[in-house]
Amino acid sequence: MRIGELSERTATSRRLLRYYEEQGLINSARSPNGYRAYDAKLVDRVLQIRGLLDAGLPTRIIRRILPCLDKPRVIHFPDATPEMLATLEAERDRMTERIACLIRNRDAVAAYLDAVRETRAQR
Amino acid sequence: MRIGELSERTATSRRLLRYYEEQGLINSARSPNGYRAYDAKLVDRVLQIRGLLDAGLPTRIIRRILPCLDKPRVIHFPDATPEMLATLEAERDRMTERIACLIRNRDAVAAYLDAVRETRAQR
DNA sequence: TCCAACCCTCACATATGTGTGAGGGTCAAC
DNA sequence: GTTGACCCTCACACATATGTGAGGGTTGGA
Repeated sequence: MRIGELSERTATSRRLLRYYEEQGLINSARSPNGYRAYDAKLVDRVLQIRGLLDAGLPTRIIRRILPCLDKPRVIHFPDATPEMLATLEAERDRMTERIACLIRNRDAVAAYLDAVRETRAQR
Repeated sequence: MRIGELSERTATSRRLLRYYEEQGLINSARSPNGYRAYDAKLVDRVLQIRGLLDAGLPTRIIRRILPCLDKPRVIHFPDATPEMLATLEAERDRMTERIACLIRNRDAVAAYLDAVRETRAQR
């Protein structure tokens, strides 16, 4: 798959796909003519990246956690340093905090909307 | 409370507190000498703002949802336009998506860490 | 053969959240 | 009355994720 197709299938600009590659989030083979060639698996990977970026994680962090997300499960860092593991644990905890924050606020927005509808229904 | 105290109590730079005010996320009274005077409630509000920013919401959106988060619950937009309600619903749904994405990835990271620990325990 | 639709690299531009510092008031304690 | 710790308003700087476009190759079909 070339960049145009991956771009369409992920609703991501070509520019960004090249940027993600530059940031080490995805990689591509090159055809003899220099065109990038992508594996079909990259579609999911790119969507995952976009989701994480949208959730506020910077590429630096995403790069670190992506190797944990592969299926089938493979241990990529059998000899990961304690620092690496600590980083991942910290990131996991930060994600948990984000989740809690988002749930709290999403529920409040939802409750607000419900209350507004309630008010209107009574009139 | 002046800006220095709010800054300390929220671990947020003075610069950012002024920025949030400029963006319409918080407001302050002014002492006769021109110093900003903050209500104690602003501590929670600022922490909420930081959490949402960290979760990837831009100030433009945060500004819209903050009025929904007040306690005790008050309907601020009893005559909110349908557009406003649609915006809030869309934001609520985007937050739900973010939550799902974060949970998925957090769980994958957690599972990975567990697997690494498992591997090490066996040696 | 030529055109359209791809692809490449490179570079400059923009928005957003932040940092930093200059230049200058206020005020309480010494 | 001076000093130090606050506060103010600019304004410029920076990182990150993104857009845009120039200048130029590749390729397949009319």
